[in-house]
Formats: sequence, C-alpha cells, structure tokens
Amino acid sequence: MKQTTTNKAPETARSAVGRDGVLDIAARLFREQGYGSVSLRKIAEAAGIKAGSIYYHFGSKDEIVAAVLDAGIQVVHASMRDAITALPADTDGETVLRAAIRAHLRALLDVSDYTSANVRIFGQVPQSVRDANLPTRRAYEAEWDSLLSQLKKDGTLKQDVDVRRLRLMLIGTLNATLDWFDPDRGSADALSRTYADVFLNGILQRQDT
Amino acid sequence: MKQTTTNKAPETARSAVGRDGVLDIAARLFREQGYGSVSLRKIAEAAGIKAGSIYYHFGSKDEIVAAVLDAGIQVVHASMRDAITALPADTDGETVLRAAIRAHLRALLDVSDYTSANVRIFGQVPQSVRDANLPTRRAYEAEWDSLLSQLKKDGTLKQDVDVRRLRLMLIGTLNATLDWFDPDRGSADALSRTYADVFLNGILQRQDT
DNA sequence: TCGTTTACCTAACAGTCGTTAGTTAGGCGC
DNA sequence: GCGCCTAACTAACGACTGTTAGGTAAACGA
Repeated sequence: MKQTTTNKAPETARSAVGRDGVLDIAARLFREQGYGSVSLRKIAEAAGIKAGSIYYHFGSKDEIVAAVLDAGIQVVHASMRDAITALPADTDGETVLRAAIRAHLRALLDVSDYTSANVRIFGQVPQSVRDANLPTRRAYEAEWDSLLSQLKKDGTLKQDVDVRRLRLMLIGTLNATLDWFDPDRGSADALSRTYADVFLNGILQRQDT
Repeated sequence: MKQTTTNKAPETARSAVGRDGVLDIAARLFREQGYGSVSLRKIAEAAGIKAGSIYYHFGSKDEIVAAVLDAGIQVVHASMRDAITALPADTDGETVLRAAIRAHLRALLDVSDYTSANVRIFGQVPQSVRDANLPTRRAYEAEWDSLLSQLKKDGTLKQDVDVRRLRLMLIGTLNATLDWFDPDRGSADALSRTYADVFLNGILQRQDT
C-alpha cells in the first residue's frame, strides 16, 4: 500500500507524489482529522499539488475515501491471517487467539494509517461509500468468525459463547483503543496482552487458588 | 434533559419547540448522521423553524453541540451513579459492577439521544468543543475509577489489574456497541449480561470442572 | 391600552465545498 | 525534431455553510 514508485522514481514534475502518494496522505489526514474536516484542498496542499489536479488520479472524493477504506481492511485482514497461518499447525487455541488479537492491534495502532483511518471515519462517510466497503469488511469478519468457531469446536472456548456477538465485542473493543491509545504509555503489544488476559480469563479474583 | 415546559406549555408561535426542543432534535440528528452532515438548516427544518431563528436560543453551532455533549455525559453519569447507590450497602462487588455496566449500556442504547450523540460525534467536533466537554467527562471517568479501585481493594478484582486501563477498555467496549447494536436481535440488558460475563469470567473453557 | 419581552421571520454576507473545462510543460518513442 | 502521454496547472461554477442585521407578531405585566 505504500511502496511508491516501483522502479525508477518518476520525478516528472516538482512534487512526484502520484496516485499512491495522494492516497497515503489522504489516509493520514483522515485518521488525524476525520472525514468532514478533510477537504480535497487540504489533501492537495499536503501533497504539494493543487485541488483540481487530484481529479487526474481520482474521479471524485468518494473514490478516494472508498480506496482508503478498502485498503484499511485489507491491511488488517492480511496482518491477522498471516499471523495465524504462520503458527505451527499444532499451536494451542489460546495462543492462536492471542496472536490474532495482537495482529489486529498492531495494524491498527502501529502499522497502518489506512486501517486507523477506516476505523475512525467509517461512521462519518456517505452511505454509498459505507456500502461499497461492506464486502471487504464481511470477508474480514468471516475470517474471525471462522477462527472463533473453530476455537469453540475444539473446546478452547466455552460452549455457550455466541460467536457473532463475541466477534463484534472483540473487534469493537480493539478498535475503541484508537480513541485513547498513547504509545508513550505502553506499546501496542503490551496492550494486546492485557486485552487477551481480560478476554480469556476475566478480571474476577478466582476462589480456586 | 427532556421535560420541556415545566408549567403551562408556551405554544406562543406555531412550532413551540423552544430551546430544549431544538436541543433534543439536534441530539437526535447528531446521533443519526454525525456532526459534519448536520447543518443548522437541517436542525431548524426538523424543528419547524428557520435557520436564523436558532440564534435566538444559541450563540453558535459550537454552543449547541457543546450543550449536547455535556448533557450526554451527565445523563449516563447520573444513570450509573443512581444504579449503584440504589443497591443495598452490603451488595457484593460483582453485582455492583454488573449494575454499573447495565446502567451505562441502558443510557447509551435505550434512554438517551444525548449520550449516544456524545459517543458518536465526540471525535468529529472541533478541538475547542472537545476541550469544553473534558471536565464533565473526567468527572464520569473518576466515578468509574473510584468504583473499580474499591472493587480491587476489597478483593473482588484481581490485584494486578490496572484501574485506568481497565476503565478505558470497559467504557470503550460498551461505547463501541453503538456501531452495531440492533434492538431486534436482543435487548440492551441481555447484552449487558453477556458483557459482564465475559469481563468477569473470560471466555476460556476452564479446566477445573 | 400600552410597552416590553419572547420567539420567530426574511434576506443577505463572506467563505468553503466538490467539481469541471481548458491549458501547459516535461519526458519518451519514433 | 515531432507527436503523444503524463501530471500537473488556472479559473471558475453552483451549492451549501455558519452567521448577522433588522423586521414582525403574539403574549403578558402594568
């Protein structure tokens, strides 16, 4: 999603940001300021070009924001899938779930302006743009449901958990972190361990010690 | 926060919505559509008046949205405090925490457009408006920290929980519900029980059966 | 009955928005 | 050297924004 200029770096005009560069900048601004406060003129200025020039790369503002949203899910989806497929086949369920949580949180907080922009602005964009992002979202949700269902079947999770509800709760909790996370107070990885501890074992002091 | 017309119902002009009525409508629109897409003209139209007339009741759009944000926290704060002070003094810690979770979720999902509007638009409003809402927020957060600290001290909670982090996680999780909650799929109270079960006991199948 | 207050109205302001049309200049293949 | 492609530019469009100034009509206290 980054990797501008596959070969020789164009440098045609002064700026040389190109389509990918504009998209990177749009994602960063959307993450920082939300959807409504980011105008095409702001994006253009940050990219060192003029507002009208954006229409050489994109057909509309909606097209930009839709591209940002899709890329955001694809990044976190790939991050989560890679994390769990990289584990040995006989890894226990708890470890797999911890890895998935860590991968999601990493993409959200450390790696990708696209993923954080998606979480931040999804609720602010026009309905049509939201709808266009839904298939990509559903694929990611299905990946989680598949993982959680398997963990339920193999006895890692309690048998009375509602997979869909648990997935909504999990992803909602992780995404909410974006509102208050401060890297100076602790890394995303440390936070993911806390999250996993709470979800897996709860916060209640247990009698059976 | 509702209760328009303490005594005789003005009915002066045609609409008779008044300041409180405009605020109610603004809160509803903000909850439904977010901050950026709700103009003063939309609020005015929904209230049956003209845009300029809003300036009789409020000095600016920021003043409206600030009033909505403050009321939103006050409603959920009162809901949560009332719920726990209504319990008998010797109520066990787990029950108190469950009551607090239920009260927050009720205010958010069932009772108040103000609370849901706050959660929805807080991240979208200008910095100055956010700052103005902070003292009210901090008071509510302090109430939670006080509750969680006491539960930790009396041994209800594990001794290694970080109160601040747990509070951020808890409220973040509850608020995230707003993005997907559908009353047709289950009540807010039923959902709050699921939340409490997960947070208190975790989702892991336990060996000690 | 008169003056004041309350709650609205109309009309316009300057600014910003997404978007479009037409133009320009550098680099590459032929 | 000529023509094309790429990536920008300028200038303007209509729509919409928050906001203001000044006017109006109904209700109320004296």
